[in-house]
Amino acid sequence: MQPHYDPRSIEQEAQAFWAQRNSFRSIEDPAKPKFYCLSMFPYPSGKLHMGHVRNYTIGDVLTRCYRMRGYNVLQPMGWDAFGLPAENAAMANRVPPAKWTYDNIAAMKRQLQGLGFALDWERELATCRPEYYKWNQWLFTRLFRKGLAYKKTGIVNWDPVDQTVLANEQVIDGRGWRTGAPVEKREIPMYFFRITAYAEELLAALDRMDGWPEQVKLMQKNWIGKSEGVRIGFEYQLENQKKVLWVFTTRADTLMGTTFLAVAAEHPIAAFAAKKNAQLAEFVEECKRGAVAEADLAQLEKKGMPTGLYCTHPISGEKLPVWVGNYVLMGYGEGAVMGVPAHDERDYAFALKYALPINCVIRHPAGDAVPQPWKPAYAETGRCINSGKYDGLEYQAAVDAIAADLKAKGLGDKQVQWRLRDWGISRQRYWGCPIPIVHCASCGDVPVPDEDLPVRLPEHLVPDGTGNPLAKMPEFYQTQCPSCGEPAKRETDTMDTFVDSSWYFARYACPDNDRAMLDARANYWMAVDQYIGGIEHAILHLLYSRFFTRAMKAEGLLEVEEPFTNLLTQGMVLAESYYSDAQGRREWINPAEVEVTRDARGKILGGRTRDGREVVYDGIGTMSKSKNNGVDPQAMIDKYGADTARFYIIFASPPTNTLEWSDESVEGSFRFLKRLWAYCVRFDSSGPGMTDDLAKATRFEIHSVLRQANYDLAKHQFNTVASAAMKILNALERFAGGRNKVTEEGVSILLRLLSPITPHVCHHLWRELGFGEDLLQAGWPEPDPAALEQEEIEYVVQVGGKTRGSLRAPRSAGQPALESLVRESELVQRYATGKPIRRIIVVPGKLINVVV
RNA sequence: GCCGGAAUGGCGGAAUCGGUAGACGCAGCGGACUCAAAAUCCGCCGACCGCAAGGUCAUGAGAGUUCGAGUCUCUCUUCCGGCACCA
Repeated sequence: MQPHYDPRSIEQEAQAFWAQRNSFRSIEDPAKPKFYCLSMFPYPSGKLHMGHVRNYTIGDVLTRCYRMRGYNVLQPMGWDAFGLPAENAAMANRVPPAKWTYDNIAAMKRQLQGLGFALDWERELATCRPEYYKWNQWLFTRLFRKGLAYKKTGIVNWDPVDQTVLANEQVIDGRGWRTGAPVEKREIPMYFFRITAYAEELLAALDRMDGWPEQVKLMQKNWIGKSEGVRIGFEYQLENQKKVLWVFTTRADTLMGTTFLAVAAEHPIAAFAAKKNAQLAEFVEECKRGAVAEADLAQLEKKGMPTGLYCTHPISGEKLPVWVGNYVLMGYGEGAVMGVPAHDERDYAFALKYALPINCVIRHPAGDAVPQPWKPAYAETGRCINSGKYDGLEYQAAVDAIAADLKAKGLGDKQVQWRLRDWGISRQRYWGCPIPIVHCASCGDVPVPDEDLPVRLPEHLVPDGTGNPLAKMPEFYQTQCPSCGEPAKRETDTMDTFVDSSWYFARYACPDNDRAMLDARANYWMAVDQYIGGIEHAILHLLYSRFFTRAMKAEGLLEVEEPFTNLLTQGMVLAESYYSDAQGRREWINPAEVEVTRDARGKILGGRTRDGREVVYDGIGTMSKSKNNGVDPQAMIDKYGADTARFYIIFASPPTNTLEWSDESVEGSFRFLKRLWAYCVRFDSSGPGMTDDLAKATRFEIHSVLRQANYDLAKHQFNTVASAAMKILNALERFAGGRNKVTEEGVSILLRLLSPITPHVCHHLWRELGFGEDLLQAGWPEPDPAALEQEEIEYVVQVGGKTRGSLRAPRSAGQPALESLVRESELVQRYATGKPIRRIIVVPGKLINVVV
């Protein structure tokens, strides 16, 4: 046996062993219980980042545990290969996105292989390959024919200089990232998936998904946002015609407190009123400038302008002014709201600003008038006041009565409203899956027939930032109508990359099938038993995948309707970021280049670069290209090996926590593996024998730690499993007695327990010490109940709730025996002198509290 | 702004059902080995008071429930994630 731990050689050797045996190839086998373990596939950016290493190590730990427990495990890998970064790289380097992407895939695949993950590479897929995206297109045409995919207009960010649509990410402080021009909103035709058709189902199923974190289910529930309320009509006259302005509210009980109405800038009433009012037209235009991201809109200063139109209150008949308000969203409800300033915070701020009346109609403890400033209590429900016939009614009774009266007048009824909007999938970009539609002057939008799929994306183009190159390429868009044969124009928009990632998990079951999207193998492997990925995907990706799985089930492609039985959301990997301020432009400096200065408490003040420039500390955050704070895991792997990298990342923090990168602690992980190696080197040489008592104590300690480790493993707290391995090694070293029955059992437990985390070194030592041919076949270690038996138990003794010491008692001692033991004990004599004992609380096996 | 989460020594974290706060590591300090350094090994390591025995305080802040609170309840602060065209 080599005297020193040399990760490079043993890792290569172990990987060659697994490759030669095809250890990780998965074959459908109905006789064995299956376990489909999936980590979110990476975007091929070129290099693995720390988040990837974390994600795939967590998945690999689970995969290897289940494999050793006898499950038929599938752990595949692929590439989420379409997307914006490839186009950005193309512009920067004048390389086609395809070439850049394929090169990146090759580089990252080598990195993944070097980490020794138990992956079935025969099932590898890439979403940019026609064999894959053909089925995106095929399913799209199916959904299109069913009406689950349809066309309508949508609002996008428009860069007026580059004449191009921008992603939200490309809008910085309301300006285009390349041109700096103020961004405008623009309405264009787009395709949508009717995810709202599944809103009720997607919501209801959450209650049955026990394997998902409550946190994620709650986020999805709020995102879907079912609210039950009332749709209310306010009549108005327009060019001598009677019209109705509809609003939706969940607080119909406050209807009598309505003092104004507000509509979104995109509302038809706003457009109509703006025609005769230049000032209003200017305001409506102002609202339409700027970016589309909801976070930006929500933080705008509340502004409004009257339209000059008045509506009639459906109950009181009062005239109410109609305003345009920039805080009203066209995309939710009716694009119009009733303004009840006394009981809604935003309406209140608006009314205060524009001196609109505030009428209090709900009794609340804070008083019946609404003074400044706003208090959250004003928005609470309560008994109606100042509301005529509704006075005295509680919330539900008031809503019921008002809804009934409105219904009788034809001016409203109860309604369910969803926050969830249909999923717009059109992207005016090149590097994505072409939408399989042909626009024909006489036949309209015609889906491409199956025999003409896939619509291939040309792979040689280089975008220049001024719109989609496909739209400038007649060879691509000139075609014939599949229906009438006349010349027609092919759609040049591509699909949102979320479409690609909404079904890839099922395709891993049958990536080689060129005749069908999915086959029977998908029903064997689906659903994914354990899905692992970043918490940042908690809503969009996971919700879209749930929708797609239902849509695929409806097509008869799958038997399951939920794709992921258990979900583990890993925390983000964070790092510090620093910038130097040069003429108002921030230059981001990689933390590896910064010497940090700290205050006396160790808090970071700032730092300087190696060449002496002052840098500003910008706090801690996700590793990102834009802040240049990514730490390359390859440096750690090259220096210490894959096992150290894997051990560090598991040991540093529990999977669901954020992980703050620190390269200092990597050294400690490496030291542990060296210590393990050194112990095994001297393991075979004989030492002094063990007494029975020592053997018993050693076994008790090792099996207790193992029991705890298995418990932690079940709740996916892997960092303490790594600690457990360290504790076992500490115990073995402390009781160093050479190779005997007890230490042999200890080492066998240690290597098996540790092997999912550091598979290479464990594989090597397992064979070297003669435990067997292949550790993967060894089976999972379970604690021996006999080793855990104890005759005496140590009780913690508290007096008046304060810990004062401990007391040994036989395991069999009951409450009365323990009480008399503790009364006589020296501890109680000392701490309870003179005070009468009122009560003695005994927690069996643990603690005795003497209440005085 | 809205939705979700987090906060424990100098640092990462542990504490299973409300029952010894700080397991296991990192950093630091002291020592052994060495001509020396690295590596390795041994010891110490929350704060304050005390020669010591020991005591008091302490889990972001403030209140509450309890024999007993890091854990439960309420209020607040700070940080992180998402907000529909980043993936």
